[in-house]
Amino acid sequence: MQKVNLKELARQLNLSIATVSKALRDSHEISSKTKHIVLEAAARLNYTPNPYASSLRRKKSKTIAVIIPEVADSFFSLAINGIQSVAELKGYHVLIYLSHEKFEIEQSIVAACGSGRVDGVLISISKETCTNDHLTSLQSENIPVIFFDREFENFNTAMVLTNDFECGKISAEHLIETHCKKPVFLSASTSLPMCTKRSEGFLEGLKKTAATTGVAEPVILCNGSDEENYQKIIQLITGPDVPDGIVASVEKLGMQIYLACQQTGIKIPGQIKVIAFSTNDTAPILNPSLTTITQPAFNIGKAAAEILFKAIDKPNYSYTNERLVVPSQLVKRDSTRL
Amino acid sequence: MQKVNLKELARQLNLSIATVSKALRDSHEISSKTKHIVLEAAARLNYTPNPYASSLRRKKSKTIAVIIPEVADSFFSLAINGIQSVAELKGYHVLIYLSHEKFEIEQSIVAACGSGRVDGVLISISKETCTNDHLTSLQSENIPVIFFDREFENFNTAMVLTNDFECGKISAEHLIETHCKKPVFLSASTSLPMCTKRSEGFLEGLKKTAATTGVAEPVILCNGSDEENYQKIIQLITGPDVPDGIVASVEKLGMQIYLACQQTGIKIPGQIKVIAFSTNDTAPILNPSLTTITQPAFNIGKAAAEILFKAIDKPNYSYTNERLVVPSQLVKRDSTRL
DNA sequence: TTTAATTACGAAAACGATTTCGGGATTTAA
DNA sequence: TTAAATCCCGAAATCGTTTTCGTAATTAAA
Repeated sequence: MQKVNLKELARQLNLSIATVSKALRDSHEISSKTKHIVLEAAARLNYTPNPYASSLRRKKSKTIAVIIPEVADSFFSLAINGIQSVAELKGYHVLIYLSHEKFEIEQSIVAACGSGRVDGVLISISKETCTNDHLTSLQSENIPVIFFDREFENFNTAMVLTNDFECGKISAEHLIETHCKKPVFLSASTSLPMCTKRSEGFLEGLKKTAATTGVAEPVILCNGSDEENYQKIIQLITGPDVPDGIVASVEKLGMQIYLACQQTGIKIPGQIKVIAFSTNDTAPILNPSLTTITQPAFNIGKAAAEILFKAIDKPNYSYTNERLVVPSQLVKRDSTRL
Repeated sequence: MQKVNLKELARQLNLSIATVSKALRDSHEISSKTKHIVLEAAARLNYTPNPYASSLRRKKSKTIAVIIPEVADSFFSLAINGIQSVAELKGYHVLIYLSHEKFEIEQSIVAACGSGRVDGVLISISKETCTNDHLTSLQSENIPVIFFDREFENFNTAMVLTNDFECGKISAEHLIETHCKKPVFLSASTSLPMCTKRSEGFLEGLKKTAATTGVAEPVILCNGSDEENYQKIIQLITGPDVPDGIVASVEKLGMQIYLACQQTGIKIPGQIKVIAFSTNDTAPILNPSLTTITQPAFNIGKAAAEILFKAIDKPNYSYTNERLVVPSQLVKRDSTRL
């Protein structure tokens, strides 16, 4: 079977290309009798319009881009599901790009999104991102750019986040509740607002009580490779100033804390209590079950996509001021049991 | 900043569109002096070619589609990473589609891949898929279709799988080794060769020993909703014919076994030993750590993509006979400890 | 010096769809 | 019966690139 296009379809029907095209788009200019004939033939010959010819002419790609640092994290898997669920409804196609936390890669991805490849972009910026020129240039092409989970400060556009600061605070308070005297926070980055807000919230939570006799430096940066972070954690929990409570700002650090404690024989929650920002559904069956700050990953993705499509559908709609905060939940489990 | 296209670029340079286009593609027809001038102007004016105009003319989309049942599973997350890693190198774009295990959705996705939208397709078929007409029609358009992880039998194309039968057998043997007398296998589907091969391998493994005094029906079908499967597992482990070893054919069933045992107070591995086909990196820190058959998800995705690009790059290359089996590994942990 | 080959560029025809515009045929209003 | 409105349809321009082909100018060969 070779390609059957409009021309071929028109030839077989003894109609003009214009008529066939209009019939397929259900134009009022075409009689319903002709429409029926055309639709029947199109189905019979298995006609599928060439999407790129259509995109070229209509200046609509029916495609959005999702740019994320990695897909390995369960947060982004769920977020993709949420995004897909609304893209499906809209009949849109979804391009996935991974920046691998590299700014240069992110830049070239964003550049490739221009010139009509996509009608809109959902992005969770990389750790390295320190300027927004690439995003500005997209917006000046009238391609809406929306942040989810990780925003870039000082760039004015819509974003869907979770209540990071508050959750950081809650995590500190929960550790104090469970009698921790020396809680620490493992931050994955000093540049991502998502992370800094969590750690600032954590510090705020500590401040509130008089229990801050704690360790010298309650916020510890773990932004190296997996191996480096793991070693850092090992040193932390075997060092002179051992914390009795740890908050992992991202899922992976939580796993590494568990591995490190397993490796060194340190007991959770007996010697150290652990909380992790995580959406991993194995949390309840970990050893011990893990207390988490669970982000609404699916809903964050879904909400971001919904705003994006509002912006796409009505170009004069001023979407850039939308700020949506979908709250996370503290789920207490055995890793912070008294 | 408005769209700058070839015409505008040519106008500003006092050159023809043809010359500019050829200069940008480094054609030998253009003097190096002119090339320099053109490249400089293109960079300065931030020219990005319209990808769809280019695709239309060249009949190459520089895009592939990845069709999977869900992205929630950690297997597919890793596989996507593997696929992306080679797509990146090739300068290709990746469209992700989810079939949600529904045949109808899969059909419409595959249809949308035709007519030049993508240059090739990587697919892990849905549980419901029982015919291959949609795939055949893609192939007849000369769009290569390659299976990864889940193939459709009787459809002749390249595929990258793992050694499912053998791993099923290994799982049975390992349970027997650990003195299980009544091992069972939880199958997620009766239609997916991936699943049936695992369960057949399991039965084969049981046959080999004289220890098959086991339960009446060693293969139990869990192809309902999450909730239904969970109830089925609860019934199984609290029923009259309690197994002393369970193999979960997919990751999610493994989690549900853990949850069910936690719920009912049944001890792993004391009362029941558990093995799961899983790539979840929390396996070592579960309660107890989980013995897994770990699939090389990243490499399966990567290998499938590599074959796909071979097929795309040389259209006369007969890719359909490629069969690659990347073996999984049994990783023994506490859930099958004696 | 004449002829042939090479170089460097432009005009124009694709690619496959959409859309504007115009006009013949038919129906309704005057 | 004539004029106006309505209904259907087709010709052709267009979207932005790529590519074939033709040709003037330059260089090499005879």
